[in-house]
Amino acid sequence: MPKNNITLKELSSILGVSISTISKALNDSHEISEATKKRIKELAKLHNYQPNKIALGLKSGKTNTIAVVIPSVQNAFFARVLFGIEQIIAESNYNIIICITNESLDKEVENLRMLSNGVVDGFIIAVAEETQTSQSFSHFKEVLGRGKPIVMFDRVVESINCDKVMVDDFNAVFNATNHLIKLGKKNIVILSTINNLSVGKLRVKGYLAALNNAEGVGEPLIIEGVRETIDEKAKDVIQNHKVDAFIALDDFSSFAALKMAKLNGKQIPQEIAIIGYISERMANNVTPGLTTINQHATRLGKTTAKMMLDKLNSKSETIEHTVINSTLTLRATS
Amino acid sequence: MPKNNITLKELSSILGVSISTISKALNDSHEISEATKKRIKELAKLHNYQPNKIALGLKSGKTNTIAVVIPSVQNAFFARVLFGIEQIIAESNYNIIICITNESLDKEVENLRMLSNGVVDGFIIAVAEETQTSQSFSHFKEVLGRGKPIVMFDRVVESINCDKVMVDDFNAVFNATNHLIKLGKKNIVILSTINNLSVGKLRVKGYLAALNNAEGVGEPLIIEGVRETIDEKAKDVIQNHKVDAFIALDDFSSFAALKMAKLNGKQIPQEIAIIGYISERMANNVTPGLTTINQHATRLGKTTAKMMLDKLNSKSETIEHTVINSTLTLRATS
DNA sequence: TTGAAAGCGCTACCAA
DNA sequence: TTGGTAGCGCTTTCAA
Repeated sequence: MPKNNITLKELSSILGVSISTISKALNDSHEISEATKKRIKELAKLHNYQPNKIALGLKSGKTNTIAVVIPSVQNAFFARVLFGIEQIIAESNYNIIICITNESLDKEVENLRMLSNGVVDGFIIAVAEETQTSQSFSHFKEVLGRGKPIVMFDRVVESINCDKVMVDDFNAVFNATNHLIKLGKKNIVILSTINNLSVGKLRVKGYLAALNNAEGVGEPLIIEGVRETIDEKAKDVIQNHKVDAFIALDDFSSFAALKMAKLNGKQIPQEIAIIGYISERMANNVTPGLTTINQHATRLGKTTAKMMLDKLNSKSETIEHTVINSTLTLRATS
Repeated sequence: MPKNNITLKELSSILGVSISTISKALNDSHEISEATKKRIKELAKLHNYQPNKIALGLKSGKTNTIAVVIPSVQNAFFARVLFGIEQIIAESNYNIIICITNESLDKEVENLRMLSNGVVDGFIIAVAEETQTSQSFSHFKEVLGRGKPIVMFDRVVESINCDKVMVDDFNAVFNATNHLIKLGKKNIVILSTINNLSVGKLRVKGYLAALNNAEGVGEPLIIEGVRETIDEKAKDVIQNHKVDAFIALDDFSSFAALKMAKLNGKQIPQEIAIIGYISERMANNVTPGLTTINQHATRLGKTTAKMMLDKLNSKSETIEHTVINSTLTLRATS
């Protein structure tokens, strides 16, 4: 096993032929005789030759690598989107680099800067929370200015002119709310730790619209919290307010609603119904099984990845926007 | 906003100075006068100059990028290890590329081949299930042969001579089993979907050793299944065997044990105690709270990343092996 | 059928 | 203080 990467140059000096001959032979050029090709390929194989990707990248100006920039990978939603992206990209001749921003604007900016100059051919992005709250978007424009395509998914920025794959957050919660109203629920409470995010705001709008359309239901009530406080807030609302249903907008809230309803001895769904946002797998593993709004994360990932590949291959200048419809999966809590 | 990446060459032609002057000025060389530096830096900033990483990589032979190759990101354990790795690497001047093998040997081989020639400086790896079952390890040797360091974590290959960060799987389950025995449990059953993996086998060994040392306990019973069947198998063992405790070796098994014990009306932990492997967060969100074997995934990730940085910086030839001790976190199920 | 040379963007050595 | 040039590993004309 040779210690270091062998290069065309070294191969050429071993065989006493020129570098270009080696290169052509390994690329199966018709210019080279079969005999020479054979000799060269055998030697290359013997020395375990692998072309240097970096040199290829420099030469061609493209690296066949796509960056996937996501806020977190501990979040099951993003993990599943990633799974979908990965499946599509794996079938192509592209690779992916995954960057985790941990919801930090600085890290997002740094990652884009780091990768936009030569390292990747395009970006798939779900923007960080801090980016959305601070409304700081110039790094996206810069990347676009460098000629690198961006496809945003889920957490998108309206003012940036790029391909987008979105979730129909408004409709999803609008429908979920109506579902609860049809079940006779009057006091439906929203539980959320994602009110900073555009998707969180859209979901709340869907809820408000549904209540607005309905007759004889109680006032809207929106409980916001953070990961650490949402359990306590859920408990508080159960104990001190009239509530006969929860719509939980994220997984922390979903667990909080379920846990606190149980701990406070409420019959689910008779006394309190719950609809939440957690993965299908988790929904099946909690008791009682949780009715969920299914975002079809894997499909979303696949769609996003395909859009990126189309962009990269065709260089089409048209901007596409796609919406993936969420669906309600009924289980024991509603 | 310039459409394309501006290069030193273009900068130099705009300013009418040589490329080397530009390069030196931007790198703050003392050879260049302050005045020229200022002019050059201003122009660079105006044009949003970013050095081309690929060219730098070609030149220097290193890319300041580390590949993290893991079987899955839907698995909470790996997601949390990744989180730890990411935290350490983010503080360094390195970047990470994350590759997901989906437990496939082919993808693992392909990823290493893809990246080992010029793209990354080193590899952090948890080997795929298929790699362990097929005992096919030549791709690791090849990478090592190319002079790229490897740090393996959790899923390690004994015969490969590289840095390793391991979990004390044997002791963890040995201790968990003893804990149950002390509680008076006699018929402790193992539930596992990871019997193919080295870590799964080690855990079983720990269980067997503990039972061997104990007096007056029942015969060992090891129930193996896959994700789809483990619920059914758990149910079966509860209904048809004497069992007063489960040790579940993975998260699917943990959920199965908990769910089936509840569905079959068993008092937890009086009739059936359960110790499982799921994330601390999940353990707190299921009811009753699940006693877990905590692998300290984030710490494990940090340790692994530090080891890699040490390797990369010092080029020390010594091989290090570290073990991260698992601990039992007692909750309501034991 | 083979080889020499230029060039991708950058740094570093050596001259001027 | 500046500039010319070689070279990282590769592909691709253009000559031989």
